[in-house]
Amino acid sequence: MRNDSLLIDDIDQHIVSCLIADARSSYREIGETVALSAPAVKRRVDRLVNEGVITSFTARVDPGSLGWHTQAFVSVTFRGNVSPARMREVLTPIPEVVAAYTVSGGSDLLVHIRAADMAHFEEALERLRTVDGIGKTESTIVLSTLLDRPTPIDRSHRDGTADGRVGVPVR
Amino acid sequence: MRNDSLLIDDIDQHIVSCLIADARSSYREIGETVALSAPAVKRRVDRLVNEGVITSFTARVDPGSLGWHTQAFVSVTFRGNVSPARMREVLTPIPEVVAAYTVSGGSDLLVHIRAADMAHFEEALERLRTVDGIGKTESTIVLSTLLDRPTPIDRSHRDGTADGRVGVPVR
DNA sequence: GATGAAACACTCACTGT
DNA sequence: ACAGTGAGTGTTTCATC
Repeated sequence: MRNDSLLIDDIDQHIVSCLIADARSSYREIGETVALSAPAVKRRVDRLVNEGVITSFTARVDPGSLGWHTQAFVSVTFRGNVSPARMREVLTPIPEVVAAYTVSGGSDLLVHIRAADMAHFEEALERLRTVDGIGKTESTIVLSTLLDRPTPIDRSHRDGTADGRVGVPVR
Repeated sequence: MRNDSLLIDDIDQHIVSCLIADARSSYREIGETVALSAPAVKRRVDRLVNEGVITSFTARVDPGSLGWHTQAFVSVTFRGNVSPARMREVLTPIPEVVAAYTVSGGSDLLVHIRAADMAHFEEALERLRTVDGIGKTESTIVLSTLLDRPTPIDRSHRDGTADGRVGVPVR
């Protein structure tokens, strides 16, 4: 565990899980479940946002409902040396790229692509393949999403300390 | 494009993008940007939630801030026939599994795993490998997340119709 | 961290188009 | 069917303790 850390207590974790479950719940409602007044909850939430623990509040949508019926993971191998920063720069303008990770192993990059249909995916893949520095690509088409959920927040079974605090790296 | 559909107009799309940008913004605020009264916005949001277009409102957290420093994608090959429903059932209780997709190609399943560190990942992988029906696994360790963003909602460059409506499949 | 008060937002029934 | 209005209630957000 890292020790260049601020401290997040049980109440903070509880507040965060409330907000993950429903980002629109009121401070008073959250306050009831964590036994705190609404202003106290607001101060903690503001602090969690400022510290970067909470990065945003967002609506999750069903991609299929909006017409995005196809997704794939594309393994990319670079031709020569490409910096991650540069790769992020060239991937950001491609709206079909919803996630990208540098990886270890057989390839250099794993790209998650969403598209309306196969034709749209093929078009997006072609745009990806013409990006400078990209060599081989290998696509894995997603047939169905079995599970898709937020990061769990409770690590107490692993490294929570006796007083319920966990280490948090300063950014 | 599917045609067993309800209709979502430009205003709905605009409302959805407002909520993706900030799930805690007020109906009045959204109403200002889409030129509608707060009750009208609420009615549309309620409808979008009931239709399943908006699946939830959630807080996004920085996994690193909560101590989850490791992630990997695991390609799984089944031993014999396993139903997707059964696979979902056995994966759901493993908290480290944050996403899982059935895929076409070399393997049957792609599993996204998050863990505190490598030791924790190894432990979660071991739990995954002992799941009945799972044969070979191949792990790809994530070095860094380059990009991670919601599905775009604007498909107008592809199949929006002249009146700005897009088809939406009934679930 | 709690309280109290003022400003603001939510939510309903109702009306109009 | 869908948008606006007004009123009552609940919520946010301060300053203060």
